[in-house]
Amino acid sequence: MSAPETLPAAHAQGGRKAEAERNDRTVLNAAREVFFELGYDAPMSVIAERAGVGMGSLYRRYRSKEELVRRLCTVAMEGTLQAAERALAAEPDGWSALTRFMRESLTCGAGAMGRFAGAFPVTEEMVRLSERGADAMQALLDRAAAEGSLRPGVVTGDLVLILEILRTRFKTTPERADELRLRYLAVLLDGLRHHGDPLPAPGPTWTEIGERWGPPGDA
Amino acid sequence: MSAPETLPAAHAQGGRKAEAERNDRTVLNAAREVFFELGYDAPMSVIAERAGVGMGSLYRRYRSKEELVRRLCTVAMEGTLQAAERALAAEPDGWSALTRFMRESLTCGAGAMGRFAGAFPVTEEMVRLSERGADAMQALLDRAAAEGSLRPGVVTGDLVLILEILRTRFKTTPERADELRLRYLAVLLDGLRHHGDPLPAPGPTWTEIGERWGPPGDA
DNA sequence: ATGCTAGCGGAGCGCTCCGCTCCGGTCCAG
DNA sequence: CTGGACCGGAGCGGAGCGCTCCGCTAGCAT
Repeated sequence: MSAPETLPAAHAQGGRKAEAERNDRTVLNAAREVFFELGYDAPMSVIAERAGVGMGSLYRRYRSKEELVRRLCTVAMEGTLQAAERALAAEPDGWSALTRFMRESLTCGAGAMGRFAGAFPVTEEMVRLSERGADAMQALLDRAAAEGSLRPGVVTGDLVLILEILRTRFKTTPERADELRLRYLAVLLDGLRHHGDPLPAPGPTWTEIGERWGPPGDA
Repeated sequence: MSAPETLPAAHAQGGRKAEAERNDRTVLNAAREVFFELGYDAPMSVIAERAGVGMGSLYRRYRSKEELVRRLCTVAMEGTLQAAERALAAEPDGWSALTRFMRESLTCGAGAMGRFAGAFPVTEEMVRLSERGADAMQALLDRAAAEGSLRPGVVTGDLVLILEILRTRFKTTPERADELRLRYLAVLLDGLRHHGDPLPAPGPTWTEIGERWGPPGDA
C-alpha cells in the first residue's frame, strides 16, 4: 500500500545485524504488496526481488511460503482490530466511526486476506483475532444503529465482504487503484446509510464468513 | 450462472451431428461457469470435464484456449449490449432502466471478462462492441441524470468497474454468491442515487477502462 | 592487517500441472 | 456389413513453481 522501499540492495549502513532487521521489515512490506497484486499464487521469487533480497534471506526468516502468508494475515487482522478500536474511541458519532474504520482498514489492507481463504489452515491466534474483530465491528454497527444512521439489516459480515470486494485488482497503477477503491467505498457507505428500502437476500452470517476458511472437511 | 448441464455424457438422442451441436452449447456454458469461478487460469481439462466432453471434442470446436475465451468475451459483451438496449426500451423511467440493466448484466455474467484483461489481444469486433456498449451505457446515464435521480459525477466507467468488483469470488455455493452479488449491487445502486456529497477522486475515463486490455505497449 | 564466520544473493533441482496432440474405440449412414 | 466421422482421455513437452545449497562478501575479534 505504501512505498515499496525497493532499495537496490540493503546496504544503507549499520552492520550485518542491522541489515537483517531492515530486511525483515522490507520483506514483509514487499510480501504484502506482491500478494495483494498477484494473489496467493505470487511466486516467492517476485517477493524476494521486490524486497531487494535473495531467496536465501527470505527463507531464513520464513521457513515456507505458508508461514509468510500466515504472518501477513495475522498482521492484517491486528491492523483491522486496531482500526476498529481507534475509530470507536476517537470519533464523535457512530457514522463517522464506521466510515473511518472502513477507510483505515481498506488502506491497511484488511479484507485482502479473504482471497487466501482455504489456502492454508488457520491458527488458533487467527481465530481469536477474528472473534475480537467481529465484536469490535458489531460495536461499530450497534453505535451507528443506535443513532439511527444505519440501514436496517446490515451485519458485520457485510463489512468483511465489502472490504473484500473492494480488493478487486483494478488493472492500473497502485495509486490509482487506491483512489478507485476509496471512490467505491464512498458509494457503498452511502448505500449503507439509513433509508427506506430493505436489502435483498439475508446478510452473511458470521459462520458463513468463517466457513470459507475451510472448516474441518472441505474441498 | 445457470444450471451446469452436466450430463454424464452427451448421448441423449439424435445421431452424431446432433451430439456435436449439443456439445457445442454445453461447452460454452461450462466454459463460462468455470472461467468465472477459476479465472483465466482455469485448466481446459476442467472445462471439458464439466461439459461432460473429452479434450478431443473441446479442441475440435476451439483451436486453442485463447479462442474459447475470446468467444466467451464476445458473447458476454453482446449480452451486455442487449441488456442495455432492452432496459432503455422497456423501462418507464431512467432509474429503473439503470437498475434493470445492472441487474441483468450481472446475471448474464458481464464484467467478469475484465478479469481477463490483458490476457490476450482484443479483436476488432470486441472493440466495436465495447464502443456500442459505452454509448448505450451513456444513454442510460443521461436519462437518469435528466430526471435528476443520478448522483453527479457518475460515469460509464463506474458501471463497468462496479460490475467487475461484484464479480468477486465469494467462496460459497454459486447460488449464494449470486444472492450476495445482488445484495451489494443494491447497496451500490443506492449509493449512486442522487444526494448531496460529491464522489471522491475522478471517475474512470473510458480510455482508462480500455487501456487495461493491454494497448500496444504494456507489461 | 588478517583470518573467521554469519549472513548474503541467486542458480538450479525436482516436481507439479497445464495446453495440446493423438490414437483406439464407437456408432451412425448408406 | 463396412467405411469413416467423431468421440474420450492418456500422455507428451515444457513452463514455472517452492525451496535448497553454495560460493562469496563484509563485519568483527584479535
